[in-house]
Amino acid sequence: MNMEKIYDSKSVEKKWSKYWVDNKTFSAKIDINRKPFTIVIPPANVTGSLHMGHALNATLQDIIIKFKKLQGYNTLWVPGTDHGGIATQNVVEKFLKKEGKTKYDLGREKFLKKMWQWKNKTGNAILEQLKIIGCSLDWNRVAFTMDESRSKAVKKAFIQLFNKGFIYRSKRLVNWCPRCLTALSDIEIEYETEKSSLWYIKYPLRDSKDYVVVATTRPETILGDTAVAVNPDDDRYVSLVGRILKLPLVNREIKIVSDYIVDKFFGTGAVKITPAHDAIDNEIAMRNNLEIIEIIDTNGKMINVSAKYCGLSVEETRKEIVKDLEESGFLVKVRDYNHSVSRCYRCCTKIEPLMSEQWFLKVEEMSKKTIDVTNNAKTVFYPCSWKKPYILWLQNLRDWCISRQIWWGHRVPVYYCLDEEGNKTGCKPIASFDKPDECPYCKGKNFIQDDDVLDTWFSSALWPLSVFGWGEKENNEELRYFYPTSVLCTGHEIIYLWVARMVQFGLEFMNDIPYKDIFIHGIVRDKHGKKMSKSLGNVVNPCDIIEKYSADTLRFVLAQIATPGRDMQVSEEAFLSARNLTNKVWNASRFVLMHLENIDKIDDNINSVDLADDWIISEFYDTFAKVKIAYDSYDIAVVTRVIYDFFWTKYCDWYIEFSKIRIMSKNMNEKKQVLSVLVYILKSILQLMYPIMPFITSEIWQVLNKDTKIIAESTLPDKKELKCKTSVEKMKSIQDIIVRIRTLRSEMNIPPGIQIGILFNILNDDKEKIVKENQHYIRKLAKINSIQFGKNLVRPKDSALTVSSDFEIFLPLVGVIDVEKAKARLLKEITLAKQEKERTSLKLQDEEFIKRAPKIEIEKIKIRFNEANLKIAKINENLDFFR
RNA sequence: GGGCAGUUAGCUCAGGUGGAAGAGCAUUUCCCUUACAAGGAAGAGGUCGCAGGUUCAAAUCCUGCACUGCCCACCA
Repeated sequence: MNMEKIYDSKSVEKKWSKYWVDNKTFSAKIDINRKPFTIVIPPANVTGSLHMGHALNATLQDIIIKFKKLQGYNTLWVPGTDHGGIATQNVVEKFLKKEGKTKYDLGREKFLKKMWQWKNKTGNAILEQLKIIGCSLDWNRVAFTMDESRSKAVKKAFIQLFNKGFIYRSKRLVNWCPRCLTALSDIEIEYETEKSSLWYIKYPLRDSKDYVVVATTRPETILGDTAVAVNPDDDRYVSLVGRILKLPLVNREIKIVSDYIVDKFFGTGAVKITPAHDAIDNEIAMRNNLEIIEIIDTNGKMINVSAKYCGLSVEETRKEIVKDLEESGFLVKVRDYNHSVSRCYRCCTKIEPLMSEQWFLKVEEMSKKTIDVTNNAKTVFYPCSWKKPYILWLQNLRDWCISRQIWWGHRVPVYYCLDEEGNKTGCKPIASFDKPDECPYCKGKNFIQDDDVLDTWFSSALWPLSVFGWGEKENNEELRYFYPTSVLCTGHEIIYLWVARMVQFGLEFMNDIPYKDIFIHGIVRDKHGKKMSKSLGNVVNPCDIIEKYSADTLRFVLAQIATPGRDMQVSEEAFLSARNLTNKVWNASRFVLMHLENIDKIDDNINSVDLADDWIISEFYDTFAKVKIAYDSYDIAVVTRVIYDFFWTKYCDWYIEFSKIRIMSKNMNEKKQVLSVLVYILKSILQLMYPIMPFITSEIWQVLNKDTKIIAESTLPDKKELKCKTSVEKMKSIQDIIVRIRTLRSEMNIPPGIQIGILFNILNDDKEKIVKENQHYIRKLAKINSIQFGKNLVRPKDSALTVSSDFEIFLPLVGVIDVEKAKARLLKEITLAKQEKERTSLKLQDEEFIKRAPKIEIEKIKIRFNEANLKIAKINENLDFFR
């Protein structure tokens, strides 16, 4: 058999990732006899290359998919990428800038051509990287949010919503990025605390010498003020409501209005109202029928203001205004103030709220349905703590601004009828797949398409439908079979941007949820808990890890830390430890294979006759059960830990060691017997590990099963009926004895090379048989060359000893024994035993405890008390020898 | 302002339906024993953030508080 001494992850991983792709191992077809298990990948932006977040996200989905496949499901994991709207356009614009050009120099058509070139060149890098980490995606189904099929889905969805009246055009206050030159939705902005000032400004009354002082963080917007608002319950101002103010510097006459939204206790309790450039002011303006004056244009420059300020930037204007206010005596005071400013989530430029005509999507009805399916547990969050904020968000959701003033994206499929001079006729616009032939209203034949493109999240929201060809194929069997998908796996940063909207669209277009389970994982952080970012220089690149260690190592570490919903830290040490595991797996397998070499055939049907076999099989099924439960709640961290623990501490540290003894046996049946269990458990471990570490397990599996199926197409074992669970208890006794002797040897400084004899007093007759039957294990693992069993053996002179409630072991060491050491350890043991006796006897004297505690607990304490007592007596007896 | 997490060994984190504190890494001692020194054996190391409460019994449940992080908000 061909297992090199050192595992060569590089060549093995290369081989298998190619094999899976070439053989289409993970291609899925409709199979009505099998249950589907489907995941659609969160499509990565074409701008990106794989970072730790992607690696984690992909690894977790892959683990789930692979496990379900082993369980016999017809699994499908759909790959794909997202065109990434603004983010991607920004990247290409940056390249243009280096050439000294702007997109306007090229024009829309040429610019889009450039975008496509760029996408075609770099867009698939991330998919290739997913192949490297071993993802079992169906590569026949790679989808892109702007490919033909997905574009049809977007058009169909838009037209349907448009004709239903859910999509409408309106001029309102929107979040505007003056750098990207586009509107953004409410969740595409991020807040950042900024050190700024609060300016207190006098607004004089028109008809008296009095004035009102307002506090503001944006003095420059004074130019667009159309009112001052106060709280109707504010005694200071109640008499002023309705009075007229003269706006400083501008001299426009504005009213004092009242509105409950105004906080009496903030600033002066009077707030200046700039309806065109502030969301709250805009609301107040709506309620009070105020004039809206736009003073900032889409470039962030002043308009509709006096020549002095016209054309200045917002920052410049602020300086000028403050200076002018101060000079003319309107500025009362300035104080330092921290407040949060909104920034574009794509370029970090400060958002400028302004009035703009945009396309909006009504969300009320869809949100209501989405809340319902969440409350009815048709969709379930893992962890469930996301349910509450999710519902809260849906309840307060405002209509979604879906249009963007960029070029890269799905162009709004709305057409306007044109007259002969090329002007819009004013006929109702038409939503349509292609340019309409004829206007149904005026019979005109000239049309122009809307200039805007859709928010990139609009096409993302259709992803679970569009990947199956919704909108393209009629009578879609694939969609019927694979939809709804089984689970959505993503980070919490896009729950609102993406997850909620997919559910809304799924319910809208399919009348069914897109997935039942929503598995939210944490964010990968560095070892200090900081978010990874290029600017901090703390980015751990998954490709570097793969290069340095292996893909299996990377996967294992990510799996190990993936507690649902919690952020996690990665560090170099974690990779070392995972690398050690792969090494251990390799070597344990080599051990098994080595001994299989001269064996013609082993029985596939294991039948255990030995305690060690019973024990390891029992432990395996216990582990297997725990693994299945952990998968049910997507707790991959637990899955990983449980498997690791079983493999290392049970299989390697104990079972393989036990096996060695029987393998050495001359008896071929005995040899075959133990090998059959060794192989059976090893294969099962490989299967459990395969979803986490697919490469090394595939390689070993193939060596073990030359002529049979690859591990990816294997099936997990059914539960074996175990003879009894008592093997675990019995084994504990044997292990306890071995550990005790080892401890004694270690503390007495007896080198492992020296074989010793022991005297073994059995104190508990129930244990006699089991200990005697398994003494070969004790001999071998504790390096004992002779055991003398007895009931009342007397401790030989110069011997160390260890005592439990079941037995007493003497370790005679003539000439070698360090009497003081032996005595010291007895004193230590007796101290512990006395503490135990003290603790338990106090409990047993406690009347309330005896009265109220469950019987089983009282029994446990009694046993512990008796054991402690016995131990103390035995140690005392032996301590006498040292006196 | 509201909400949600977290606070356990030097570090990273498990555990937690209440009934004798766990792992990995680091550390100490011994061992290159024919799967593995990327290993094995044995040890040391914690009043489970603070203060109350419930209970026979609290790391675990409840209430406050502190600190850390995240999310949401109508922070003028």
